Amino acid sequence: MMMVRKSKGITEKHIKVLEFLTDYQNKYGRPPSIREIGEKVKISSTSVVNYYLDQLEKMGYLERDDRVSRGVRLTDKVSEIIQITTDMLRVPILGPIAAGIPLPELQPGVSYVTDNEAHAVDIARSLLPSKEKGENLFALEVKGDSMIDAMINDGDIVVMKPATEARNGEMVAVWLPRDNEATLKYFFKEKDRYRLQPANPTMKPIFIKKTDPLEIKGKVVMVIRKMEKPLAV
Amino acid sequence: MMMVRKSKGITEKHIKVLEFLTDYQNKYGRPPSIREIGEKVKISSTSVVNYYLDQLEKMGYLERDDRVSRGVRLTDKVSEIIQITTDMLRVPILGPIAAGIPLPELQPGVSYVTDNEAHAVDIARSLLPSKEKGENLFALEVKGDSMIDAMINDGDIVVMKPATEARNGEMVAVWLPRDNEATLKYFFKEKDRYRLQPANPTMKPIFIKKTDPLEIKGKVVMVIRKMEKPLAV
DNA sequence: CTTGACACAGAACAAGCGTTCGGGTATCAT
DNA sequence: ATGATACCCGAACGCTTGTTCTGTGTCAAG
Repeated sequence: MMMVRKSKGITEKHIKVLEFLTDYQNKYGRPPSIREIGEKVKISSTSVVNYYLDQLEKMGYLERDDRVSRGVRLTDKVSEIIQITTDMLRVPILGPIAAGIPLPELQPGVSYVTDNEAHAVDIARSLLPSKEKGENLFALEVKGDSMIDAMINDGDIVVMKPATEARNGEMVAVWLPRDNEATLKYFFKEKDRYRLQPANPTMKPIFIKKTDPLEIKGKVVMVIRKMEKPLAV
Repeated sequence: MMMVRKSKGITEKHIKVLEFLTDYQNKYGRPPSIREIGEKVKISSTSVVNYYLDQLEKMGYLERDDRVSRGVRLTDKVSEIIQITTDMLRVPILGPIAAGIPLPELQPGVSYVTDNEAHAVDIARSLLPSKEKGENLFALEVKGDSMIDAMINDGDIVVMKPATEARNGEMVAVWLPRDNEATLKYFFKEKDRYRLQPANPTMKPIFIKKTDPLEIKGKVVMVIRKMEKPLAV
C-alpha cells in the first residue's frame, strides 16, 4: 500500500535547482534570488521555488536563512549529487604503489569518494591542465625507493588519471606481469615493442615486446612531494 | 602643492570593508548587504557605505551589479591587500633555479606579492605541515637537469621557506660560491664540515669545509611536478 | 576668507525579494 | 466517488535592499 506516485525522493527538478544554485554561485559568488531560480528552472511562481527549496533543505542539501535575500547555502551533501566546480579538487588516495604490489583495480565511471578525508589530497584546479576536468582522478602514495628512476621518492604522492592506453611521451603507471612489478615510466610505442623510459636520463629504458603483457593503469598528471620530516641519518 | 589630507589612496576604512567582505563571504557564501557592511564598519548611513564601495570599485578591488541585492564581487586584486584565509594559499614563483644562476635575494619580512598571477601557484593548506602558516613561502621553478640528483626535474616547482640555517636532515636550497652553483640537497652538519646529501641514495654527497662559504637560502617544503605535456623524444 | 574636495549622516523612494495564502489540476489508493 | 498527495499558479503583503538627494562639518589650497 505504500506506493508513491513518483520517485518520492529527489526528482529531475531538484537536480536542476541544485545545479543552477552551484552554477550561479560559481559565476557570481552569491546565491541566486528565488525569482532567478524560477526563471532558469522554468517555474513561473516564486512559491513553487520556495516549495522546492524547503524540500531540499529538509533533505539536507542546503540551509536557508529566514528573511535574508539570497539566503541559501549549499551543504557538503550536494557534492554527492552535483560535481562541485570550485577551485579545489579533492583527489582520493586509493592506496600505495610499490614495485612488488599490484596497482589497485579501477572500475571506470565509479567515483571513489572516500568519506575518510584523511586519505585524500586537495589540489588547486589551477595546477591542472586547463582541459582536465579532474573527474576520475585518483592518487597513489609511493612506497619504497623503487620509483627512483622516475625521480619519484618514497612518500611522494602521484596523481593519476585512469587510462588503459597512452600516447608517446606520456608518463604512465604500468604493471609488468613479466617482472611482477609496478612502475612509472615514460611510454613510447615503437615498431614491435614498447619502450619504457625512466625520467632520469642517465638510466636506461626497458623494452617490452608487443606480444608480452603490459597493463597501463593510468597517466601521471602530477607528482607532489611533501617535505614534512627531516631525512633520518 | 599636491598635498592631500589623508592618504588619498586606500585608507583604514577601505581595508575594513574589504576584510568584512571576505570574512562574510567566507562565512555565509554570499556577499553582505550594504546595511550589514555599515554595521560592522561603524558607518551609520547606507549612502556612505555605497560611497566606499564605489571607490573600491574604481580602484579595481571589486565589481558591482546594479540594482542587485548583495551584488558585490571581490576581484583577485584584493589578495594583494587582504590575506585570504580560506583553505588556499597563493605562493609566488620568484624565478628560476638552475645550477649556474644565483638564487633570488630575499628580504625577510617583505611579502612578495606579485600582481602578475601567472607567476604563482595555488596550494591547498592541507598539504602543508599543520604548523606551517605559509606566510613567507615562495616558489622557484627548476630549469635544466642539474637538480636531478635531488630527484627534481626540469620544470618542477619547488616551494620553499626562507632560511639561513638548517637542522640536520632538512632539504635546503644552497648557493655554493666555490662551485658557482645553486643546488638542492639534504643538509647535515658534521665535525668540521657540512655534508650535502643528494636525495637519490645512489649518488654521493658533497662535502664542504666549515671554513668554506656556503649560503643556505631556504628549506624545501614541497615539490610539485606538473605533467602537462608529453615528453618529447 | 572663500572655495572646493572630502568624509559623513539622514531620510525618502523604488525596486528587489522572501513569505504567505487561496486556488487549481493531475494521479493514485481506498 | 472520494480523499490524499504531489505539483503548480498568481497575487498580494511587507520586509530588505540599493539608490539618490539634501545637508553638515572639516581641512587645505588659493
